[in-house]
Amino acid sequence: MNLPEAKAQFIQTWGSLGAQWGINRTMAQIHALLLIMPDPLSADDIMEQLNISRGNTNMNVRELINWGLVERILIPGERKEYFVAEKDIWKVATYIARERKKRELDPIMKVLQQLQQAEGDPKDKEMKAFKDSISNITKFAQQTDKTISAFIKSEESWFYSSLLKLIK
Amino acid sequence: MNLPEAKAQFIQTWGSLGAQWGINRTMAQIHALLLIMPDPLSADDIMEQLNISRGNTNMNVRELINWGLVERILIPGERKEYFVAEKDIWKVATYIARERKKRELDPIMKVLQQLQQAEGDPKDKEMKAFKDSISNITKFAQQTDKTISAFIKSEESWFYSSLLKLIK
DNA sequence: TTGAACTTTCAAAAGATATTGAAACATTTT
DNA sequence: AAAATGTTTCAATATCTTTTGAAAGTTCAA
Repeated sequence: MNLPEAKAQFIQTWGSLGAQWGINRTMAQIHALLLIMPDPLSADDIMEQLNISRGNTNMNVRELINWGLVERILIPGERKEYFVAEKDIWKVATYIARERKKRELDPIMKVLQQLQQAEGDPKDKEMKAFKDSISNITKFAQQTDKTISAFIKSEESWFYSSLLKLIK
Repeated sequence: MNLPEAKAQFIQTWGSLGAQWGINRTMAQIHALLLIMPDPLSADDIMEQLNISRGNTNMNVRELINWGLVERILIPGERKEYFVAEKDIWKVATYIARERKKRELDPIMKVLQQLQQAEGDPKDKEMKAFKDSISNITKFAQQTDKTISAFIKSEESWFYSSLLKLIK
């Protein structure tokens, strides 16, 4: 396998991985491309390499910037904007964790708080089962929240050893 | 909020959470419904409670069974099949982790192995950057793989581990 | 073996999501 | 201030995913 083939395969693999995670395929592909390129790319470079439209490129690059995964770079003497990706994969993982926690875990925890207030006959079997489920899920969510928060704050890879300890 | 309202909201929240994770909304909703119901439900019960078609119900219940999250129950003297969900949320999490690892992490690790073999001029800047990226991502993936494997193998209920922390 | 009860399949339809590309907008150079 | 260069927006379009429901398949009691 030569470099262009390998690049193409990496981009497409990263893309379908993203898709399975509710991240738009193109966004993941642009990220993959920027991850493996040593120098900043312009919007035109990205369009050309991935065969996608200008609008699509613009939209997804902006989203990558929102996530903190990509940075806008201005090269002195050039009109164009260039883009680079954060290359430290550890940081990449913490940024993604931060965004997903914000978008997913935090809202679900809010809902769980509300659901615990549900009123009804405490002798009712369904009611008991419901309260029980919600309370168990809430406890699990809180623990997950703590673990992810620790991960997000972590600057080093001590995380793995401490997570292993938590589980064991 | 009364019980039916709370149930409905839990089901819809769990459903959109699933959707964000590449799990079909209906599959997640059926799972939510079975999670909070103390007794087994039949396909007709599920159809009625979620207002979905028979085909949809069948397809997604089958998938939940594949994931190990739901079990088929036969009640003596009844022709119908009934379904129950695994209620221990820790087990649920490990089952989901197992499936996702199998479907996502394992394949990406295979690809990464291949990409490390990519041939090209080792003096080429792009080549160097590519090899570097792939090698970093591979290391990260291997660490993640170990962590998830430990999690999957852990039989311990979260309840005890959080209890331990309270005591310490 | 038949028919009733139940389950599964799958092609068509609906629904959700992503992409394009041309027009509007913004900025810099001449 | 006009032209050139570059960026953003968004309605229309294309694509991908899910759902439906009727028909086919299966199982089992009589």
